[in-house]
Amino acid sequence: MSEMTESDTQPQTDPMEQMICFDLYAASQAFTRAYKPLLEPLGLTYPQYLVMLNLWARAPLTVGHIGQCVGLESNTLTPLIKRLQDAGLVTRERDPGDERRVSVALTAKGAALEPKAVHVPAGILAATGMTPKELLALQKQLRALTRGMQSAVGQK
Amino acid sequence: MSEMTESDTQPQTDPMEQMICFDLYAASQAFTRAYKPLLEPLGLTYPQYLVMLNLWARAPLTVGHIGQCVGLESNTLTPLIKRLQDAGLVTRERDPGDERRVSVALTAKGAALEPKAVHVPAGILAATGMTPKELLALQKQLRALTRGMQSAVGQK
DNA sequence: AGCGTTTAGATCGTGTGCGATGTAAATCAG
DNA sequence: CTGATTTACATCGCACACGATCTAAACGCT
Repeated sequence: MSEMTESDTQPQTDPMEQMICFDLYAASQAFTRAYKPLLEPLGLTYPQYLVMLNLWARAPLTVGHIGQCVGLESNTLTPLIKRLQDAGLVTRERDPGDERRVSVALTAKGAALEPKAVHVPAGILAATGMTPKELLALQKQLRALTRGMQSAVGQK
Repeated sequence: MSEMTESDTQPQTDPMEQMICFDLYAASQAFTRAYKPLLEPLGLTYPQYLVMLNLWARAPLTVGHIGQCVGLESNTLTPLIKRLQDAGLVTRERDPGDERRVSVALTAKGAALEPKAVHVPAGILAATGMTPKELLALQKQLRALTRGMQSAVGQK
């Protein structure tokens, strides 16, 4: 929360920080668009794909656990998971041991989707046009950035 | 996303490319959250702030020109700009020279908001917890990534 | 046991993103 | 000049994000 000194009260039109946030915004949108043609044949959106990835790896999971994995809360996840349920990919049921929890499991159809999704990562990697080494470096910086911002805002 | 744990004998479940897209997604969300407390006193959301930045710099602008600047199209911009209009910050009127175009201009209230927004960039810079040099490096990589992905996907 | 608190999800409202489509003005072809 | 096409926005529908609020179950404390 420390203020920068007055030294950077300069031209209002292009402060570089505003550019980086925009670059991030643009890169994130570009990724979403890159995923779309790969995920469309599977009938999944990108956030749905993230949820399915976690279910394929470790189903069944509670809504809260999925939320921790993908960084979303029940207000976003509940309708998303219901759409996956409507698509016949998952089941939702109260945990008998703790009735507050909802356990999300894969249906046969949901599990059968996994092999069709294995080529997605390679497709994305190719779309980036970057080497794994470059991506790894970028990833490190993004994580540092995210961590920094989370601690700067009262995160959760 | 989870760490790779002992039960993950399948390298297929955590390819690093899938992590980077998520890191980007998370960083973008973290940015949006960091902007929120700074923009809330101004009554602006982050996309609205992007639009206002461009108007402060070069108003009046057509909807299409704003769209080029922020990477959005009329289907997103029209309602957004109408909300700015409802808030009394901008005016919208057909260009007399070309009736297809809508010219967006600042009201006195909209222009008066600019000085109240000058501290936002510094606040964000501080929130990142990174040096300008690090951010510049990150920015370069993000732009390369975005360019690469745009050419990979048939962009526009 | 009784009761306040915490926890896990669900619901609601607002605001983006974006594909698909519609409409009217401007431009182009013949 | 007229019909076809293109351009600039607008509209619609769906799917996130997310703050605020609600409900019910589980927990904690006396």
